[in-house]
Amino acid sequence: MIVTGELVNGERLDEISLSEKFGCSRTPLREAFQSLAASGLLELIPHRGAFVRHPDLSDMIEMFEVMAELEAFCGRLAARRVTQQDLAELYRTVIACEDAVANNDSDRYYAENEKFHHLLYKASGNQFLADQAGQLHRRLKPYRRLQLRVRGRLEQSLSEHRAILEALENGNADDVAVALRAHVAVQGGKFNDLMASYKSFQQSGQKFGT
Amino acid sequence: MIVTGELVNGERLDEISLSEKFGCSRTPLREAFQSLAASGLLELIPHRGAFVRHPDLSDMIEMFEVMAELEAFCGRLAARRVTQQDLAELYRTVIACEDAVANNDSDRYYAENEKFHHLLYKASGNQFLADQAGQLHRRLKPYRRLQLRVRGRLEQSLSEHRAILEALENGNADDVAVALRAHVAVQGGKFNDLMASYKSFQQSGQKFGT
DNA sequence: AATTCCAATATTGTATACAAAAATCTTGAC
DNA sequence: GTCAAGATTTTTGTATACAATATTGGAATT
Repeated sequence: MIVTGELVNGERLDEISLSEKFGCSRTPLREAFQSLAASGLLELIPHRGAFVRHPDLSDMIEMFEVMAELEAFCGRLAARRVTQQDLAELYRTVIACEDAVANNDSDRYYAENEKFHHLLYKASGNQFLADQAGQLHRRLKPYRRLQLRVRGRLEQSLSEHRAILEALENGNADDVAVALRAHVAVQGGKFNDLMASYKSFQQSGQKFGT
Repeated sequence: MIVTGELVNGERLDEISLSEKFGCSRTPLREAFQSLAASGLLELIPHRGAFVRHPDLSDMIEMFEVMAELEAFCGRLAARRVTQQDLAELYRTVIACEDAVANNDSDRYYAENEKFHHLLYKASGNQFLADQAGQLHRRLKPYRRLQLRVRGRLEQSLSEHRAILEALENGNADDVAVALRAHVAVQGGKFNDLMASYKSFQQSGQKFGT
């Protein structure tokens, strides 16, 4: 089920008008609301309705803080548990990223970057952790997306991927964790990038998909 | 909304008989199913129904692995961000725990232990992290509960709390993290405790509350 | 006797109708 | 003119009826 729309923070979603818009009844809409509320995009207030809840800047910083730690932990576990096949697949995404950078194809880079991270989650050998990391990753998607548009970020990100992969191959858990934390964390100049992407996201219409 | 019942793994929940049991229609039941599925207690298969999904032993080990890391991270952040008031409240729970141990009151210990951990989550200064940690904590509740019944575990747990609090007071992030990881992680003898509590949980009827 | 196809049945998914709660508007008093 | 209380309207929450899909049982064929 998919909900698409231009939504501003705090807006109430009217069940009736939305059901007309989507050509369905209120029942499946309410189920979709619950699903979206569970992933934090909506807030359901009893007898009041469903309200759009954009994370504010401080929420986002908090989420990135946790994301960095989750990925670092994935990396630390993966350093011990990664298989040859995982390494090979990770290597392929790095190659593909190089290609994307060479062609300045940020969409393609984005897709391969996503693959890289999901492979890493899986390589942790902890399915629950991989699920949690994947969920949070998905939730931060729209913000990270815009960050990659920042000039020079593609190259930097790529070289960080290389470093992560190298540390993984060496089986050095601490190196992997440090590299991943730095790769994901919002710090230094990246804070301004995040803030810019946040504002741009706030202004523009946006799409939520489930 | 509350769901209580004796449920075995893999069982399909029949909407009609449950709606009769609770004296409501299928609509609110289905909403409850979604909520339970979101927190991982049920699995909803389209056109098939809602199935009880107990974590198996390996799921649980995975969850405890993540729990340990989340708490360690809470602790690391708290070492920097904890307030005097947080410290005072943490201290109070430790005193209360001492009292509970002295009276061999495992129920009371359990309650104060819970308070200790939630205070720690809050002390991280990261609300998102605190929520995530709290959710996972709640999900692991029934298993941890039985672990505390193991002879000598109360005293050990208490002394670990003391060490954690001391490291927090000293502001030593690494010490806090190490102590918490050890406190939460399933390792060594605790693995057997977990396995025993798991089996006992599997056998007995159990209650899920939301 | 086993297997496959089709029909019957049961169960989930959706629409609509009704009930309850909240929000709004009107009317009256100060 | 402003505020408050009550009535009206709007909107969420729930029940029920209907549609669509999956499962099960039986019959026919190989």
